[in-house]
Amino acid sequence: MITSYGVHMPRKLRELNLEEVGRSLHSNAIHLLRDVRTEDSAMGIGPAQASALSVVVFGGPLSLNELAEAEQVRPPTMSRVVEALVREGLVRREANRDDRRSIIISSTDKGTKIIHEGRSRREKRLIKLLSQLDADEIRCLGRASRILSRILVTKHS
Amino acid sequence: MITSYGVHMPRKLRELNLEEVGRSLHSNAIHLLRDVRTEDSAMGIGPAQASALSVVVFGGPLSLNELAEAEQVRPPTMSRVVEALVREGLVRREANRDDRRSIIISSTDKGTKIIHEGRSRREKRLIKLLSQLDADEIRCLGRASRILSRILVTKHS
DNA sequence: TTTGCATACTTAGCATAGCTAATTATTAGT
DNA sequence: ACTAATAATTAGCTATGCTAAGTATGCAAA
Repeated sequence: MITSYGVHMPRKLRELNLEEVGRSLHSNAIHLLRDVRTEDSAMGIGPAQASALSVVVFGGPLSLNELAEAEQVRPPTMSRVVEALVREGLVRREANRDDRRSIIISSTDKGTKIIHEGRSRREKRLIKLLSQLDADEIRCLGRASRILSRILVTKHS
Repeated sequence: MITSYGVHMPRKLRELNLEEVGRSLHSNAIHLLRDVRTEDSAMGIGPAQASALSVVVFGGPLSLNELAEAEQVRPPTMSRVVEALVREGLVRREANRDDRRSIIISSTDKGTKIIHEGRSRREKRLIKLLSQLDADEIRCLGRASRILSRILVTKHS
């Protein structure tokens, strides 16, 4: 269905299309991630660890509470995830000299490498899909991406 | 960064932009779902159950193996998820008369209602974000969505 | 200063959700 | 009628989510 968004279009039709675009974007986001996620097994760590490590790598050193908030999980959950990452040598957990209740979590070289390689595998898979498209379609996706970036508040990567 | 995709552009620059668009789409998909997922607690079921139930609702009655494959999990995992959904009265598990090893999983009215309401809450949240945009930007997202739908193989919803 | 409350993290214990291996029931092939 | 293949389940492990409670530190008011 192709519909014009001219300024004289009744409000109701505009809203119907907002809904259609929202539904479609939502569905596409689900399918896109479902597809690229198939590459993640090569990282050798679970999804929660991979996602948390990604925040540490791209969001710089941060405290446990900050990391838990970024990942939308409770501190005890993140405490255990970080413990596993430390055990595997993927992050460092150091004392914060300004506030000794707090910890500073930073990525090791090994952790950074794993995340960059994992991210690269996901993106390669996506790029392979995109390479079927012509230049105009890529340009459209590029502009759409910039629009989405503007309205999606991003706390990392 | 705004770049032309003219037919005479060197191959290397084209590829650089494919990468940039891929990276950006990937990041936006992550942030979009991270945002809308905050509505899911209102459904009162866990993420695996919600996702599986969604496939049953939108993908029609299907067998356990089909459901497991659609959700990218192993049959034993899905067997337990379905058991929970049956216990909560959200799906039915019936014998397949043509092959009595197999089962037919279908949604109950209650399950269908929960999923439609949950989907609606997610989409309302997304539409609220989109409503900041002007008509041209919405049109761009609409076209981008249709392009993505074409290249993302969808097994449900 | 010290008393007491707030904050940051961890520990303990529970539920859900992922896996492999092994079991049961049924179907299909020789 | 055997035997192999297929569909689902059961058993048991790990990972990841939660709340409640514990420990250590910081901060503020008496």
